[in-house]
Amino acid sequence: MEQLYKQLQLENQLCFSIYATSREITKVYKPLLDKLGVTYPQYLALLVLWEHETLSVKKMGELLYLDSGTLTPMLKRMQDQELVIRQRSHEDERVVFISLTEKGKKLRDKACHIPEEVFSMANKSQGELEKLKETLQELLHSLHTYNQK
Amino acid sequence: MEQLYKQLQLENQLCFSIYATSREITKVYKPLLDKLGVTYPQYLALLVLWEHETLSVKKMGELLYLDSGTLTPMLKRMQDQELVIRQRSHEDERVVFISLTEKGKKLRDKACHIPEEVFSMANKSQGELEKLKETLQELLHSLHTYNQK
DNA sequence: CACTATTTAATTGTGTATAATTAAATAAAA
DNA sequence: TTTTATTTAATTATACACAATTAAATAGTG
Repeated sequence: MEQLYKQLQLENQLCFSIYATSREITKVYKPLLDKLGVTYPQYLALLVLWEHETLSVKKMGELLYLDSGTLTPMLKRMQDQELVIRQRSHEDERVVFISLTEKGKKLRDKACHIPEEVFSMANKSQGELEKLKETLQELLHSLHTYNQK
Repeated sequence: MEQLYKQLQLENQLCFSIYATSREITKVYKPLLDKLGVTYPQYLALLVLWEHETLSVKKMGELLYLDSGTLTPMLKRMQDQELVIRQRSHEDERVVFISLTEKGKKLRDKACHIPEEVFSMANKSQGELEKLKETLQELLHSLHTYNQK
């Protein structure tokens, strides 16, 4: 039983370190993203839009691992800020396509230097962070596959 | 500019992989924690209470990297479920101590096997996950130190 | 002692997250 | 072709997160 209790110690919990690190990262981004007027999840939506130009809510959800309950209200707020346009597909009325406005496209150049600014706060080498990213992507894939079933 | 755009690709973002993995982990815990009737953040609060028996809201916030805006309502819900007791300190009326009820203490034995169940879904060796945890704890420390300033 | 600064929770307001349900549209099957 | 199943967003309800403010209590200073 002692051994089992030991695994319940916060210090020993990988899951907690991921959870806490994720939130600290959001805080690091905050002042940088305030300059663009967006939140961290909104910034992630912009990342995929800068890459794909136009995509459905479903596709965005698959890329960001978020569902419509999160995306719909968030994208409506972004539409209110004139960053994106939401329009239903003519071929399939169930589908809503999201695309960037000119204002949304322009933000890309202002966001360009954010990755390196965040990197500088990590106190880790490029290689170590690259390795960390790869390990996490593998873990993410395993967990997501499991959660789908 | 192309190089800078490349760093804005979702695929290249360590931060996103942490953010997405954190949420997938919460989903893995969900069915396990449903049996105990708690959420993942509530489970984290229980972890520190199982270790410390009694502690202030401030101390819990320091351990979990959460502030009173999150903890106060969450701990009130846990009190409604009769998992914890909230009582103001007599020495310093600003301080609220949180302690476990008998029901809260008993949950520990039901939670004992959760860590290994979650571990089994990761498809990674014990050593690799241990290394990952250490790297993340270092990163967490760097980011938290930065965010405090 | 009076005054100021600090500490600690609670509150408020905004923005995610997610499960569960609903509703509309399309596709597939009998 | 009617029925049934599936797909896709939106909606609803609950629970975090966190910045900013408030309020109460304590500690520190002259």
